[in-house]
Amino acid sequence: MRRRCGDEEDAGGIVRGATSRTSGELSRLWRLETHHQEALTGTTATWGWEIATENTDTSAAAGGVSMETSGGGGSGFPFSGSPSQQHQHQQQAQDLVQQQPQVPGRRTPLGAVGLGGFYFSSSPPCPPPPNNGACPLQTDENRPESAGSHHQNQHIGPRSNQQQQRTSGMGGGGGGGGGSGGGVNKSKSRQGKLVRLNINARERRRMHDLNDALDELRSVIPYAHSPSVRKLSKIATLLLAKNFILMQANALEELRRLIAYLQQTVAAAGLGPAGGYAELAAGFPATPTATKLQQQASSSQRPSATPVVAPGSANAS
DNA sequence: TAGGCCATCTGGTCCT
DNA sequence: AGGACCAGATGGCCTA
Repeated sequence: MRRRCGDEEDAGGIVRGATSRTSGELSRLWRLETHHQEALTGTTATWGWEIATENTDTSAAAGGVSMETSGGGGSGFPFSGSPSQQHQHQQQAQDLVQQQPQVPGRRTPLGAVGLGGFYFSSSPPCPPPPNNGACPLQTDENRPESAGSHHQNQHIGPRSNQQQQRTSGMGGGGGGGGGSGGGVNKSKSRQGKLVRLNINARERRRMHDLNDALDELRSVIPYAHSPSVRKLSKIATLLLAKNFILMQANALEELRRLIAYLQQTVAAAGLGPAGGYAELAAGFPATPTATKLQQQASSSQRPSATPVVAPGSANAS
């Protein structure tokens, strides 16, 4: 729950969960970076919160997932933590990976930059303001005056004074040098102020969109989404997402190797025509991903022998 | 109280 | 010229 319309209160505050993170979280995350490099260069991909394997309290365990895929003779996902934690983490990861991301509407048409996206189509995030809209969404660029009033309401206390000083000081170097001019200069400075407010509103909205994207990313990252678990920080979200991608890539590669191995085995035994990826995959335990792939293959009406693999995996056979 | 994280403002730079 | 993007500065909130 992030403030959108109610920014007037607690302008700099953030929403936090109940549990806390250790002060050395970033250092652990950077150690995860080392794991990532190993995953890139070697056959082992490690991802997740290292906190989960270091701490034993429930909050820390729930705060993350740590798993690794074995590229060699690995079966499944061996874990580095204790057996109970391993099971718990594995279950959490599998459950959370299977969750479908709830993608809310975005205020910015990201399609303009080739990323897709759409506007809110139903209820707007802020009710229409009666007179001078206090909501930045309604006022940002279109009504800078309203944004100005919002700005003044938003910053109460020493910060507003400080920012006023900063603004005036910068104005001295810029257009405010001759502040004692006539009405023309006054209107000019006023217009410049409105322009600055517009810029501020745009920047604020841009950062909100960025945070929305981070929230969406958090929603698809398999970590414990629980009210008792503090929200992932931005850097943690990015690092965890990178870990997750690496893990998925390794798992996919492992699956391809397994399919190739089974294909060779079947061909060598003369049990049937080789090359039937889908037929081989039919013997695999039904996973959501496999089911989805099979559904896609069947819906596209391709021959059953068509390999159901990701693009760019022509060397799998 | 220090440190971490965050929101916001701001000026600069680049692009269309 | 206007907008997007970026980084620095600043202050608030929270936790250890």
